[in-house]
Amino acid sequence: MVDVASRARVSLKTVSRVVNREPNVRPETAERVRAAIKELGFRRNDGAMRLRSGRTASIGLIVEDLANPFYSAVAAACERVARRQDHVLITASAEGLPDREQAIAGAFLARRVDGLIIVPAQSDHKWLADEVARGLPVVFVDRPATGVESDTVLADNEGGMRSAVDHLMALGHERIGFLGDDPQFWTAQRRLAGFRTAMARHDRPADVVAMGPHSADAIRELLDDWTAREPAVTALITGNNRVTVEALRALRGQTTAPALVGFDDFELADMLSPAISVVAQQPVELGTVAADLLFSRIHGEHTSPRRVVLPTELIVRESGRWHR
Amino acid sequence: MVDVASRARVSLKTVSRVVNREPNVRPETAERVRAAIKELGFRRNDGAMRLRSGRTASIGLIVEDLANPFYSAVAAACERVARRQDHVLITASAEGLPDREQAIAGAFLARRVDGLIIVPAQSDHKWLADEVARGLPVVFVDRPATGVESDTVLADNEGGMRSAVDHLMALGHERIGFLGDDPQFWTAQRRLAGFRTAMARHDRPADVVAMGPHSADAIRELLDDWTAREPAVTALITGNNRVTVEALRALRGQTTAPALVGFDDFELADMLSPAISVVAQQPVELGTVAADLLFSRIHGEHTSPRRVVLPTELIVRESGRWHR
DNA sequence: TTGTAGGCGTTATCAA
DNA sequence: TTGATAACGCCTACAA
Repeated sequence: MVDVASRARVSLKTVSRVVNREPNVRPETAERVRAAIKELGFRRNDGAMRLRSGRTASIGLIVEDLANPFYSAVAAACERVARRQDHVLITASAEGLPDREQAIAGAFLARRVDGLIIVPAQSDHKWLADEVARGLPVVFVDRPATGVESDTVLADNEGGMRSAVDHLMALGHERIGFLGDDPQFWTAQRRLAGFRTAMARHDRPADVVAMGPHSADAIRELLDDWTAREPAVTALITGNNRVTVEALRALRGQTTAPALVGFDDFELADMLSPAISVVAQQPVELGTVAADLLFSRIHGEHTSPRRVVLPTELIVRESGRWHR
Repeated sequence: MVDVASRARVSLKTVSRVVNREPNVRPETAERVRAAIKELGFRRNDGAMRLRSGRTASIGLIVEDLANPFYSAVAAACERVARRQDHVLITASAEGLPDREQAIAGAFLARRVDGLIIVPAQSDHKWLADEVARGLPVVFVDRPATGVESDTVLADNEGGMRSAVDHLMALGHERIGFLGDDPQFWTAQRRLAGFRTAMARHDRPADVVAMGPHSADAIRELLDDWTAREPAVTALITGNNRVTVEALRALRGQTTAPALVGFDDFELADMLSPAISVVAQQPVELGTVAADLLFSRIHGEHTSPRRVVLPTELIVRESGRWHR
């Protein structure tokens, strides 16, 4: 900027005025400055500007894996909101490792991001408590964090499970098996709980349950067992995407197979035979709501921490009535 | 940092020394400083540090749509490399809009990112030429940009097409139709060219071609026509993911359907009936190579611009031999 | 309308 | 071993 100033034979401040479109600059002076800017290819250094103002116009997002469709939808939604707020989004994958998550958060905080959106790894987050107490806006997505109180945006896992169970019951399935993911995941726990509650509402025992991780082979064995029981399991609910796909692989080419409802929608679910009915989460809404919430905090709103639960949507395709 | 300094009763510089693990600090002094840091919850302001050093330890990535599995795989790969290089990744979706791409690039440059990875929208990129000439490291991915000379990482579209054609020919298909995407996309053009070349190598005319955008209905009509010709089209190559899925929808429930090879792999392609054979691109490699290239530039390597072409991989499943 | 001085939080330089 | 001072590039406050 000094270079521009000397080239245009004006002071630093005048250049600053022109760059920021401030009033009180004579047109011909402004023109001279603009010419100098162009000739020198000058571009204001946002970092320096922000050093003064204290705000960086950036927010950080930490997910498990950016390449996962669910998280990338969340990320894209966050970025969209950030862009509309003239902020920039910094992202990283923690890969489920608490240490890495903390390291990434540290790096983001050192850069003075204006806020953080986190899909928290399974672990205590008290290391964030100080920052939150000092006023750092943080929003947790998809699962809550322990050790800190802060805004949290979740999907309605219980409600989703209920819709799945209700759907299968309505189709006449009396005994439903639940294939959940590793209970170390908060969502896996909630969905299992949701399954149990929903079954209880139908006065049915939730006694056919297996929590992951699962391989296709293991699932096949399980299903052989479950479908041979008396009364037989005629329908299956899978606790997430990964499990659904594994189950699909297990079922492939089998002569007998239960009806199926999967938790979490996935691309081409409608193109499989049978088309898979699912409880759809809304990753875009999750990301959008989380980012909106974050920005409301960034803009100074400080009511007590909120917990937003977004509805899921049962998408009925064919696999609910499928049973051979 | 001043606060820490006064609390530890040392000078600013001494705190800086401790923070940066510089030598020549008496252990007990360092200890006092560390205590003060802890008590005050001090954390170095990277922005200020970077203002001095001039480098921001950040790179920018601009893709069409972060939520698209292909780009999110690229993004995740870039982030991984960036993290290993102690850099941070800033991302945004340009949504195919040249204006937006330019605006985003501008914002990133104002933040003084150390380099840029861009999936260029269809348009001239001469607006980047000055920055590149001034030494800004830029890598284009997936498609080249016109108007600037800079490193570019591409998939082998022609080679991929050839493998698809060869495969179908080997299975006895004599007449192959090509369903490409909108030729405004560079990749759509290259793949069409690849198709033509490959067909020519088999002394077959590449005379059954339709470029998109396509709806499922339109595809159905096309196929009715193509399969009714003499000799009939018995196999179909789709030019990308989107087209493949649209074609699949079009084919759904039809009594007659051609064999199919799709360009670009997609999740669950192996779970469809028939399992879809594809020419797989390698988004993770694309991202990794691009980021590696970028960092080699950031680290000062300046040979002339490189063009890296990554191989594709034909994944044979069932749909090549499928034909009814 | 234009310019000067001071400071944002850090590090480099050089002196003590 | 420690510290004072001047940058880095910008903006705010105030003065001319």
